[in-house]
Amino acid sequence: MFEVFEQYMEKMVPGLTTEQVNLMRSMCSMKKMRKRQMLLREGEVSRHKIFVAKGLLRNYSIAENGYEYIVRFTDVDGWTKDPESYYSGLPSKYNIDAVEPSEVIMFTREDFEGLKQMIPVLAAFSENVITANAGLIQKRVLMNISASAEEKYIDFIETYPNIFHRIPLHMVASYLGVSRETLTRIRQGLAVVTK
Amino acid sequence: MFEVFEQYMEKMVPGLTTEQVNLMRSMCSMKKMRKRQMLLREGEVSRHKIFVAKGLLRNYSIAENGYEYIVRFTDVDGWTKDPESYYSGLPSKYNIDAVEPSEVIMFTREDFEGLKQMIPVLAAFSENVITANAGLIQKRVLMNISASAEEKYIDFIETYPNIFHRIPLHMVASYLGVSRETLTRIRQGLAVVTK
DNA sequence: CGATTCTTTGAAAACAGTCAATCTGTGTGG
DNA sequence: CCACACAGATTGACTGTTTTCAAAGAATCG
Repeated sequence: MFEVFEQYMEKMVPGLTTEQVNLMRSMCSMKKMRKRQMLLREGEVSRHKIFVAKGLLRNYSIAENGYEYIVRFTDVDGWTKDPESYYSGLPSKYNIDAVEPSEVIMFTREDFEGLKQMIPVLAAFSENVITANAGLIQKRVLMNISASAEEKYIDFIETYPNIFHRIPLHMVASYLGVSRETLTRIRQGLAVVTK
Repeated sequence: MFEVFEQYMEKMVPGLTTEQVNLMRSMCSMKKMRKRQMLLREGEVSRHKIFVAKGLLRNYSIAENGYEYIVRFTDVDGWTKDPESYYSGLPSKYNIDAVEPSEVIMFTREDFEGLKQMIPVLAAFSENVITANAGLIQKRVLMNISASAEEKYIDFIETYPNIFHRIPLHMVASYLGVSRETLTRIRQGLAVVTK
C-alpha cells in the first residue's frame, strides 16, 4: 500500500530522499477500508491528513431531514480531511466514508507538523496541495452560483471524468445539489442530443 | 499601513520577533486602492499573496453574458489571491478589485517562499490560514447545494455580519447565486416576520 | 440638480423539486 | 436455479420556487 504513496511523493517532490520517505513511513498509519466504511463521523475531531492510495472517498454532511450532501470526492493520489475541524480541533460536522473498497495512509496533525520541520520541502509541497484544492473548490463555487443544473452536470463529468462513472447517479445528484429525478431528466435530454 | 499587518502577525504568530517582522516589511509591497480599483484582471497571473489591512476586496468572475459572479469577499485581516493561477502560474480566470477604499500588503510567491524558509513558524501559520479558508468555503459549498435562497441569505448575514451591510444588495445576490429581484423579495419576507 | 447606481414591483415563463408508482438490475438465501 | 429483497433509476403529474423581462422608484454622488 505504501508504494503508491512513495511513488506519488517521488513524483511530486523531486528532491525527496529515501531516508525522508522512510521517515514518513514510520510516522503514518495505514488502513484498508471496505465499501461504506467510515473514516470520520460527525462529532469526531478530524485529526489526520488522509492520502488515498486506492479507491474513492467522499466527504458529506447529513441534514436534519436525513439527506446526505456530498461536499467532496477524493480519488487516488488525493488528500482529504475536514479542514474546519482539523484546523479548530472542534468536533466535525461532516462524515468521510469509502465509496469503493479503499486504502488510505494517514498522518496526525502533530506528526505531519513534525515531518514538515524535519523535511523542509514537505512544507512547501503541503501548501501547494491545499492551494490546488482551493482552486478546484473555487471553481465549484462558481459553477454552483452561476450555472444551471445541466451545466453543472456537464462540468462535473468534464472535471472528474474518472469519478462520475464509478458512482451511483444519486451521489452525482447529491454532489451537484440537484434531485435524482432532475438529473435523470437532464441525462436523457443530453442523450437525445448525442445520438 | 504596515502597523495593521504587524499587529495581526503578532497576534496570530506569538513567537515572532521584531527582526522577523522587519524582514517581512522589507519584502512586501503596499498599495492604497480607491473603490473599484483592480488588483488582478482576468488574463493576468496571480503572483501575490494579498493581505487586506483596510477596506474590502472581492474576487469575481465575469461570465459571457457580462454578469459578475462573486466567489469571495476578503475583509480586513484576511488573505486573498486566485489559488488556481497562483498555483499553476497560468493566467487567471478571475478578477480582484476593491469594494471599498482599501489598503493591501502583498508578497510575491517567491518572496513568501523565501520568508517561510527564513521564518519557520511562518510556514505553519500560512498553512493554517489556507486551511481555515478551506473550511469556510466547504461550508459555503454545502449551503449552495443544500439550502434555499432564503436559507443561503440568512447564513450569509450570520457568517459575515461585518460584510453584508457594507455592500450593495446586488453583490450579495451575486455572491449567493440568486437574482437581485429574488433577494429583494426574500428580504421583504423576512422583514415582515421581524416586525 | 442631473446622472449613475441601486432597489423594488408585477406578471409571465422557465426551472427544479416533490410525491407516488413503476421499472431495472444485482445479489442472496432457500 | 428460482424467488425474493433491495438498491438504484426512471416516469408522470403536480407544485413551488426562482428567473426573466420591463418598468418605475429610491438613493447617492459629483
